[in-house]
Amino acid sequence: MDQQGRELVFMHSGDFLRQNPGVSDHLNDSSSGVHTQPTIKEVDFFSTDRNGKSPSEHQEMKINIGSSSLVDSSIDTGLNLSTSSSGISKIANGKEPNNNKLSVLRGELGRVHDENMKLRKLLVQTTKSYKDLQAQLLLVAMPKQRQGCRVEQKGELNDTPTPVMSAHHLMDHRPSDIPLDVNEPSVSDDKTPELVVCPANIMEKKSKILGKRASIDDGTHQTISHSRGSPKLEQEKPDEQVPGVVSFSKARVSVRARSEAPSISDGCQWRKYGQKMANGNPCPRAYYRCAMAVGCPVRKQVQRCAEDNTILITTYEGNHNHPLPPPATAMANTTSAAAAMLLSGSASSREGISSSSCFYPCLPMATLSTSASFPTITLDLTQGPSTTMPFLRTPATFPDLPLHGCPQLLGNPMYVGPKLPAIPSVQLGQRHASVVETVTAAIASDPYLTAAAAAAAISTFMGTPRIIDGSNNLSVVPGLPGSPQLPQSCTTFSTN
DNA sequence: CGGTTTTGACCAGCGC
DNA sequence: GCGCTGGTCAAAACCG
Repeated sequence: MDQQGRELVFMHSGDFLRQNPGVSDHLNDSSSGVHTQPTIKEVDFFSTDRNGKSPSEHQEMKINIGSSSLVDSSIDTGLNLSTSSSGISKIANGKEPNNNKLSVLRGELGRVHDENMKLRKLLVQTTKSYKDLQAQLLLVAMPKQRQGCRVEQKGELNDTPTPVMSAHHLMDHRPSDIPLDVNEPSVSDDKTPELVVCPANIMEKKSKILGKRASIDDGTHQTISHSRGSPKLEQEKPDEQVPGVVSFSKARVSVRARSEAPSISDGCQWRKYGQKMANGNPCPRAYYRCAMAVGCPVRKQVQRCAEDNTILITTYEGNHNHPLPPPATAMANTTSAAAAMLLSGSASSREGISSSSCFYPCLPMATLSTSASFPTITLDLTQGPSTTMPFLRTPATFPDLPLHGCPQLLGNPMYVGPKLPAIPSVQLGQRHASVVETVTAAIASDPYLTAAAAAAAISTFMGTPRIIDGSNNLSVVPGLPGSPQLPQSCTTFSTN
């Protein structure tokens, strides 16, 4: 408002200066009135009333106009600045030209500043609109199903899960003592937080609380319990954490995916270090650790579901202490957020959450299981996209497809692995694949979807009020995959 | 030959 | 205390 006023005044004055080159001539012509005319000229710059202003009034106007402080008209800036109003510069015998220049520059500064502000607002507006559209697209694609689960969730969580919610608010449902590192844009935009995971001490603090708390066993999930670990590992993990990276050693993210392939791959390299026959499961459980960096503590367990051998259950644990390829980064961010919120945000609410499946009505894959000694969030991708994610429907899906091979599923070109070339779409079309892998790939390839999945996963066990965004916005802005903003924490999604 | 996988042994926590 | 189970280690085997 004030700036606008200044701008208007300036424009007026500028136009005056530019479009009235004869002013100075006029001033020069009136040689006898040199001392008064310049003062009047200032009035002309900043007031529509160009007549009858006293010098004191002029000074007061300068106070109002000045962007920062009083500017004494007697100050000689010492700058031999020239302006577009060449006529004014011709007045060489006094302080008034400097005043004029100063005023002009000041006005110009104000105008530029105002333009800058306008552009910023425009940029923010545009960004927000883009995100809103993206969120709406996601929400439109989400199923309107799982009413039963919704009812069940109502009862269990004692609040009303809302399919349309602000993930930002969701993310804010954390204990107040836990800072969530949100990279705010320079211009405040409360709808565009980035999913940046909170510091490590939080996780450790929360995991201590939650570690022994989770004791309910529903017996319905194949989430792998982590009742204990190698003492050696437990000791070395803190040292292996990248500073500022959340320690998710107590949190696990399990992915259930229907796949005929022995495992799934995401560009992360894994080395098998063990295999065991799990109790009650004819299929052995394989143990992998991340081989992308020496000493990386991330591990994963792969096991087929005992009830359905086509379901592959992959459980991830630990934090990467090295950069990840973009495909791995996407899911790492997702699972990091999920694990972070699992550990950090649910302390006050998880008592009210049953250990059994409680699906988020929009995204079907989020399940919390407290059957393990440590909280495990399961992303169930076995539902298939045909009903849950109709927009992911593709004519052909691709088995054994590395996740970075299908960025085109959502038209997202971001995830093209540095090592593995993108698979030509024709070639892809010739391959058959499970629906799950398509969904999996889509999730991993779309940073927004990963964030949404994380949000869904988080919301599954966040027994906090959902805040409905009237604009149907799922206001989550994930960290850009591949961007270095996140020391990769926790998990990666792998489909080898 | 170096890296990976396999596989039996070992360790630790938990339940009875 | 003992057995069970999950998880890890490490040597041997395997592979490119």
